[in-house]
Amino acid sequence: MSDTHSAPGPAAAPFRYEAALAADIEARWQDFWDAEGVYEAPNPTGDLAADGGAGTADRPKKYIMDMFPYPSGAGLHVGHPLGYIATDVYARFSRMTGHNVLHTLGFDAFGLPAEQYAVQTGTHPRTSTEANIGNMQAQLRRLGLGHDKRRSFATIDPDYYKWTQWIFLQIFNSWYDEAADKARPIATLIEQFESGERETPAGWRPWSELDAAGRAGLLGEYRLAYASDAPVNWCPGLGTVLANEEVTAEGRSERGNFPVFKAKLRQWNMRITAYADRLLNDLDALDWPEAIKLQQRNWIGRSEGARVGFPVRTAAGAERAVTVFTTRQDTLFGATYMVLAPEHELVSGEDSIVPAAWPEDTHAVWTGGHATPSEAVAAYRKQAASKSDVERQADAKEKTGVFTGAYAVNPVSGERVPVFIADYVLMGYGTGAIMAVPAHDSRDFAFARAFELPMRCVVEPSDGRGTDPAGWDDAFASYDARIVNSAGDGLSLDGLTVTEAKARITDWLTERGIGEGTVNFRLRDWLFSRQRYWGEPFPIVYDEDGVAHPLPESMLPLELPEVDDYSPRTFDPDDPDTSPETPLSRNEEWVNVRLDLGDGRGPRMYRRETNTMPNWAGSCWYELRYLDPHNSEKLVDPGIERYWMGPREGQPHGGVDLYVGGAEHAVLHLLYARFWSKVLYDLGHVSSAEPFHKLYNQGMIQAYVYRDSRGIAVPAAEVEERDGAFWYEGEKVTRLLGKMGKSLKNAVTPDEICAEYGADTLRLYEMAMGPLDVSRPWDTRAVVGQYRLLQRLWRNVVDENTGEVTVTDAEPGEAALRALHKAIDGVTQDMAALRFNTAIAKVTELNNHLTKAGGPVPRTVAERLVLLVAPLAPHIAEELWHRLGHTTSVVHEPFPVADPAYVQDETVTCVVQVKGKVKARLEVAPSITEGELEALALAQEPVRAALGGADIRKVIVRAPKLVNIVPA
RNA sequence: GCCGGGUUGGUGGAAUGGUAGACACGGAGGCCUCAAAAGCCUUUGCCUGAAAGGGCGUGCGGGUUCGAGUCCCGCACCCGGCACCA
Repeated sequence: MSDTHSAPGPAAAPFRYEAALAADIEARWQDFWDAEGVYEAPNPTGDLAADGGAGTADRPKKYIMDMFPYPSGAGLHVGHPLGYIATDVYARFSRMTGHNVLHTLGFDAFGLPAEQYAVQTGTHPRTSTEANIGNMQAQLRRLGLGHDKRRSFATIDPDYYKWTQWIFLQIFNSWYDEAADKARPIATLIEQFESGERETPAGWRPWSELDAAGRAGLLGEYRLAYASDAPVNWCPGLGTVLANEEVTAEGRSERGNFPVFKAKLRQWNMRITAYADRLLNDLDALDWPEAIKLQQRNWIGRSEGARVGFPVRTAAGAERAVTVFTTRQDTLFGATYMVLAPEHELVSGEDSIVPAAWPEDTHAVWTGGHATPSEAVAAYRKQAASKSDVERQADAKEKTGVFTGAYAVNPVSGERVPVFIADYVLMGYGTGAIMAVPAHDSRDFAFARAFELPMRCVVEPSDGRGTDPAGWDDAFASYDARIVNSAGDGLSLDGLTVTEAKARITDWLTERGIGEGTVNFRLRDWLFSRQRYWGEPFPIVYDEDGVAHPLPESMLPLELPEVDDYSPRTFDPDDPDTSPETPLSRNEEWVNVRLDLGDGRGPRMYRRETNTMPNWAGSCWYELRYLDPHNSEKLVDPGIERYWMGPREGQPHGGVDLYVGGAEHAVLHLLYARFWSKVLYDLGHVSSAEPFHKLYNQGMIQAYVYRDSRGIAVPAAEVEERDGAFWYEGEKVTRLLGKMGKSLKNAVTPDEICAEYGADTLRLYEMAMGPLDVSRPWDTRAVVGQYRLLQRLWRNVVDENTGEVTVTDAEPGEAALRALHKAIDGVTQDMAALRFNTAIAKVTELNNHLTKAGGPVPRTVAERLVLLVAPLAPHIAEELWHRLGHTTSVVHEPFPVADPAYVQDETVTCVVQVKGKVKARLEVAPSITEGELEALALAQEPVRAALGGADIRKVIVRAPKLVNIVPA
């Protein structure tokens, strides 16, 4: 980049605010702030408390937090620190308005990218991760972020993950007590079984008859962390399972683009479903963007409906019921067939309903061309299992399935209904079985058309299409209609509205024990284990019977062992019949261990769990550890937690006062963290049932991507604009708005902007670009606008040639005072509402006013202007503050307070409209009366001209700003 | 398909139902300078006009209102999320 504006020359002013001076100022004050510890927030007690708890009792607290970064090797671009700058501005503003502000930043450092990077470069993940953290800290330090460095940590620190493991054990050792509607220690459940207060559930022998392994198995059904065989995304090419979010829409791994298969593997899960209702309900009291709340609500997916049993006989002749979940129990009379998920238990094993031969007159289309039902079912199940999710989705339009050969009985109409299996019914939702009502569900409609199944209209269409589904193009699924054709067996729903019918039939089913009203959730339990090296080891060992035992707290942290090779073992990418080999399992000495768990069993041999936790684990509770980061006895001291996070007026569940981060974590991190928070709350470890009271999503900084004729991105910095077109090396290129990043060759780093203009300019520009929550394109050319603002600010206080302070001790004039107090008033409101873009506009207006006025700026105005700027551009503010003669930091200086007497202008502009069109403008006193104003307005020449002598029908006067005259 | 959010000058954006375009970038012109840079000043929604002025204007079509970028109804397009969830 050119540096013409900083070119040295004889005329250059030595005290001009340019990059070199900005760099000097910024480095100097950053060192000063560090040395003085100005950002250190006192705790009420403990090692981070000030003398006698000073600073905590005498002022309100504010906990301001960022979603912490993942230290990638690529370094930061200017988009990354947007949120960090915003929270920093708000934190600084809050300090100046008298708050004890907790603001710090840690690092989320476990996870696949670090491991992959380490594999590629051949270095240990810890080495590369720590180097990345160092680089990122250096980049961030340049921005002047006011973090309490004593509270920072990385999730890979054993002192930190000791407590991640501890929380896992808390969750493992808990169960959800429906009666108390909260999690309780598993010991309370064992007591209930032992005392006989609680009986073992159906299918289990009594507690007293169970052996140790049996009891462990039973408790596993209750624990909030439990192992189970679940289908997972297995990627042989990477040698590891992947989270859903690590698999592309094409069913391939995001890294390496390898195929991903479903495989059943024994995995750890978290029973987040136990909290579905509370996770849903507690959203109401949170100050979060509606869009995010909605995403969580949809993700949790609560639906009210009913479970209904359809009698069926197994092939062996036993009586069973196919239980379905439906939200449309009102259409039960219209259920003309049933569908089970291909994996449903009633189509395999001893309880199978699949008969030996097709019933007489079975429709040819139903059999799929197979000679027997079991052949057809087996073939379909195999085909469904081999399909990836993506294929299943792609085929969604085409309904496939096959008849099981079995019939069930519709419990209200008494009719025999054929039972199918089809992959449009998912095993993981509801009961994995549906009653199909083709006339009133478009999926059932499509299936019924394909398989020539009967349809019965039981809700009279309100759109005039008639009651014969034969002529319909699609199902009638509207709720705004009445029930028809629904009578029999002492029950009639005819004439009722959908809502009335739902209630009526639910009662009827309940009375007869056929069904019951129920609530179903879409939310699934959280798969919590990964076959990777770079994650928290599970504090679990297995005995010779394969029973899992928790490590005692005294054995934490269980540190990651060294292994010969921490990379996953990879396989033929296209071979699904492989299984992962966990890196930790390669260290036999670590895996096979003799321990005394202190449970009275004495020292014996155990095998360690060799899975690791997912990268979400560390970020599930970090807001708690910032509070009390060095506590070796507890994850957080209860008093300290209550001080910073406890419930209070308007925040019934407690939590962080402001949490800023990207919207991409809407249903992952933010849901997981809420879940852990509630478990810890239930178990009495914290007073806050929610981690984040107020959430704010910052927008993305976008950048133009330039592509040549082959579609390849070209370096954006070298593209020229000519005649409305874009050129790179003489070739015409196309421009599109996209993400910023190395691969698109359009990354701009904070380092280069800081080098060119200084950190204060960068901070100001990022805050001035637009509202914080909106995405917008980066424009390096426009940065200079904020640079000029700081230069004018500087010149309003300091002589560029001598470095002398130029302010005058003379009293400011009326105009200066009004400009000042209007700015103070506006900036204060904007800052409090995170509207930093308009706050900067108001600062600019004041500064421009002072520039334009000429002459020395009155000291009282200059000082308050500096204070207004301090949260946004802290370095230049600190420098000017000291040059103005102060010896203490601007960081804790009180924010200026507006004097209402000067906030209003001396005169206001009143517009005079005729029929809503502006015809004249008047300068009037704010106190003018309506009568005076009306008379004045009517006397205006342009107004009289516009009226042209017409009669006046009405005059609307809104003194002192507006008069609107409506002619007859 | 369903659910959210959006659409304002050449650009980023600003506007408790009451002056549309604050503030900034970019453009044009000027001052200063031997010259340039920087800085400062003026100007900059569109059309029309020498000017004064006039007309038009917040994605499109309606509506409510004395008055609509803002509220209501319908539509188009863009962005994001979910997606056979019974």
